[in-house]
Amino acid sequence: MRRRFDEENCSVARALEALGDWWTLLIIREAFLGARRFADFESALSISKNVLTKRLRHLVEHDVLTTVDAGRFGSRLEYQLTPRGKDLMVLVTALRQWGDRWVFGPGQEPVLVCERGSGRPVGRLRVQAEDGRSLAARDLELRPGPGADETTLRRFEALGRVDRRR
Amino acid sequence: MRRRFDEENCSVARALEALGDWWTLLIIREAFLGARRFADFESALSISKNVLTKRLRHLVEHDVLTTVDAGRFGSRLEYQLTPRGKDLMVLVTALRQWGDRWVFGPGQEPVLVCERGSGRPVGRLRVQAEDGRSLAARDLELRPGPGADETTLRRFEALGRVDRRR
DNA sequence: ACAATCTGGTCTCTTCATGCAACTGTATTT
DNA sequence: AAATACAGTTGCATGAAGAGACCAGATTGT
Repeated sequence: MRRRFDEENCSVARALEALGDWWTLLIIREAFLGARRFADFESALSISKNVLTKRLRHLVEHDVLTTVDAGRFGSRLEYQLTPRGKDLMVLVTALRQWGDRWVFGPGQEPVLVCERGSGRPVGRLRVQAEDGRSLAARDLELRPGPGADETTLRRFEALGRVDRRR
Repeated sequence: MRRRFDEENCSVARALEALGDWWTLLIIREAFLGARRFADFESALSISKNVLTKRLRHLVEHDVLTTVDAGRFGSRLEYQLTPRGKDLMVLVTALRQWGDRWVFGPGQEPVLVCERGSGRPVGRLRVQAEDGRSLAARDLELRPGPGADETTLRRFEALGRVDRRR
């Protein structure tokens, strides 16, 4: 059985758990592109129906999508992004920009994220300090937060000893 | 068989392909936390050895990690993030912040991404215009880029017609 | 009115990935 | 020299994923 991350005291793991699996982010990508109906997702992704059914249900359960009746009798559903789902735009953009940089390369981007008004591509996502300064990976460190549990704290302790070893 | 995205003309799909699967991002999370050896990852993730072996190999093949001989005869390996791997910090942070916001909630974060010097948590990742203005999801649109292929272009055309239907 | 088609699934079957546990061959430590 | 750590490999049982057929209700075309 696939390992579940339901109980882990880690936002990364829990976010992954909510998203479900690889397909899911592509479904969300399609939702951002404008897909709303079952058939939209199906044709865009060439995904089999049973898997799509399961994924959509998973996303609805995790409040990333909601269903809205589009036909008068409920046989036409529309799937829409919830606020929680829309907030994944940053994540999808991060993924897209990484692929742009390292797979396709500058000037070869298949799709650009643009500002609606001007049509100009958005800037590169950066990790910034509160005051707006950009921070590189080497300027960052991870620390236990207010919600850290025993296990997490012990992990950080162990890291302090990490350089003892050869 | 799991679907492969090797040939897709989409940075999101290709990035997902390079990463491999869910485990992989947790491996990368551990690498950012300081894990370097096989046993580090194994104990932190409680992952089975054969799967870990496969994932690490996948990441090395996709140039996210490299191996460095730590023992004199190559039996002690260290896995290190390549530049390409370090550039995933934004992605991991996006995922972590999403989980912080929607799973744990403010004040309950298990782990914080902080600036090394000040120890203060970094700001929230935002999609920004070139000039630095923050953009919300509704201010964004996707457009075909210079690397768009026929299929991608046709997808965007179809989107123009999307509102015709009921 | 009636057939054809669309929509959003469910069901079955096969294949593959996962997790577990045992085993292996070097290194290092004592 | 023996024990233990390291970084895997191998074999096996199980469950999940994917392909494709099938289906009921709604809608559309003629």
